[in-house]
Amino acid sequence: MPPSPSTQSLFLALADHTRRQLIETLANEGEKSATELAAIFPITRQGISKHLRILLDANLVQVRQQGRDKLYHLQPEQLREATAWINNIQSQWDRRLQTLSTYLDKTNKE
Amino acid sequence: MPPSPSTQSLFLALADHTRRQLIETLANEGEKSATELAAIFPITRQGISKHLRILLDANLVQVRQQGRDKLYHLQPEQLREATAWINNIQSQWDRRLQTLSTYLDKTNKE
DNA sequence: TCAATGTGCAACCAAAAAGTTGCACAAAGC
DNA sequence: GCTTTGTGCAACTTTTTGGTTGCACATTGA
Repeated sequence: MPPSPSTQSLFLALADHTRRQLIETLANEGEKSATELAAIFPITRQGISKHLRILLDANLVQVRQQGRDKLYHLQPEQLREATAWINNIQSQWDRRLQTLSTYLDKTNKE
Repeated sequence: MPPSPSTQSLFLALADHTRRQLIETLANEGEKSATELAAIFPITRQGISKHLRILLDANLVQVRQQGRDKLYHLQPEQLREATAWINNIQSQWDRRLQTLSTYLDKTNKE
């Protein structure tokens, strides 16, 4: 399997607690600017902006220009990439258990 | 919502490409020791051990003592925590869209 | 016009992460 | 017994990350 840059940037984006909180906030409250978010969170606007950049790179948020400020909103479709990876792991695991159990059945019978 | 250390350690564990590959390998091939894994991966055994420690902390793998060596195997249940978080985000998002559309309907009628 | 306000960019800092080497120790196998 | 092999721990290096401050620039509104 190729290293899949989108999977990498996605899981990397989800790895930080502040970014997950940003995602939760945007999921609940819709569009917000970096300055608005900075008022809610205990870090500076520039810190928020850095996180938003990472979320943008992971295609987890989109941005819209509104006059002089930029409004960020969630784009949750990309989260399916994470669940797809997890589901893939789980199916591989299940398949392996299945193979193992049929092997044990076979050797028990012989 | 509390910061939930398990969620943090889980997403942190999934954020690294090498660790995701370790998970894939264990899902496919079952039990492996750190030395066996180091033979497959381009890093040293100690590097592998560090990653396995992180996966243990996240409850994504378990370890079993077999004579002098330790065999690591996947424990995929914890992955549900990640999908649960994602599903929660998506339902919040859907609920918000729902609220928004009923609001728009209402204001259109008035 | 000009003061507020929102933004981006760059430099910087401290802490964490990924990986290494080196060493000590335990268990197998000859 | 002794050599081999697998392990853990500690120290170290380099890179990345999360966050800051400072500054320049654009847009808004009185």
